[in-house]
Amino acid sequence: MTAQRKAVLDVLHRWHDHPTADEVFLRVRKLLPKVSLATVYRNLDVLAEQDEIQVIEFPGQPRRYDAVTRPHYHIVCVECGRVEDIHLDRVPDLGALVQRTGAYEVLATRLEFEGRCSRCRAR
Amino acid sequence: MTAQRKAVLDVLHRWHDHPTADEVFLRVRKLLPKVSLATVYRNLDVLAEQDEIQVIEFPGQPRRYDAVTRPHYHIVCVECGRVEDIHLDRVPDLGALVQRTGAYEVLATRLEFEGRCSRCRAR
DNA sequence: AATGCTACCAGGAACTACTCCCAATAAATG
DNA sequence: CATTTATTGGGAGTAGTTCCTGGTAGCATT
Repeated sequence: MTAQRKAVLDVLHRWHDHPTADEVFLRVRKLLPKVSLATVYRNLDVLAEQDEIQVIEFPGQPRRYDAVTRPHYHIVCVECGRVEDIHLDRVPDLGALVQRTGAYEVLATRLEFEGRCSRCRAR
Repeated sequence: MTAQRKAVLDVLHRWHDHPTADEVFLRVRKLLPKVSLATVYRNLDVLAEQDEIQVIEFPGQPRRYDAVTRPHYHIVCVECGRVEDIHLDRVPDLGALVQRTGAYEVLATRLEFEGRCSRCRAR
């Protein structure tokens, strides 16, 4: 656990606004001004591999990162791009359903939402 | 409806293997050898806007296109990248559930699957 | 038929979000 | 303390897509 890796993790523990790699980079650079973007990307990959952080991928948007690893869902605002958490209980196991219907071994189910956040709706 | 736009649509009506823009381009070029990639992209956008085709977006992968617009789901093979259709009945309206829990106006629900196709599993 | 208008075109440059490479440095191990 | 191993910063490269420029096609109005 190098200073760089720790700084990346700290940033994600401190802020829960689902920053992009670039945003993490800008925040880490305040602590370690010489850090490189490649290092941030590398450490985000390593931390995700170790399940210390979660990767949030919305198509056509930069990846976002989240230090909260317990399962929950995300919604992205189509206007401002903000990503927020959604907590849902008792979501049926749709992956199992798919597994039964076909020839696929189902490895993951991706469930995400798009909408307009209250702030953008107010405008 | 120019010849180029018609050719793009024809390609998607003829093949249902969820081609990428690049694959559409290669197929259109057999009919219209001078067509440009930008034109294919533009017409895919226009056709999607008009709901004549559907866009399939898996994060980190090129977009794929589908002339079948009635709602169905997709699964991508993590090994070969092939995208296949999944037909599911009676999927609960998770978007409505989310709408009730929070401040968001839910505009779309994205439900996709990842797995290993039978062909890759056989190897 | 000439003019203006709009939509569309090809080709290439530009852009974004990564990803890869490499020499230099730091950490871990014996 | 020496050496192996992991990690670093910086810069170049990449894939997929978008943007820009100048030009053309089709159509309505004169």
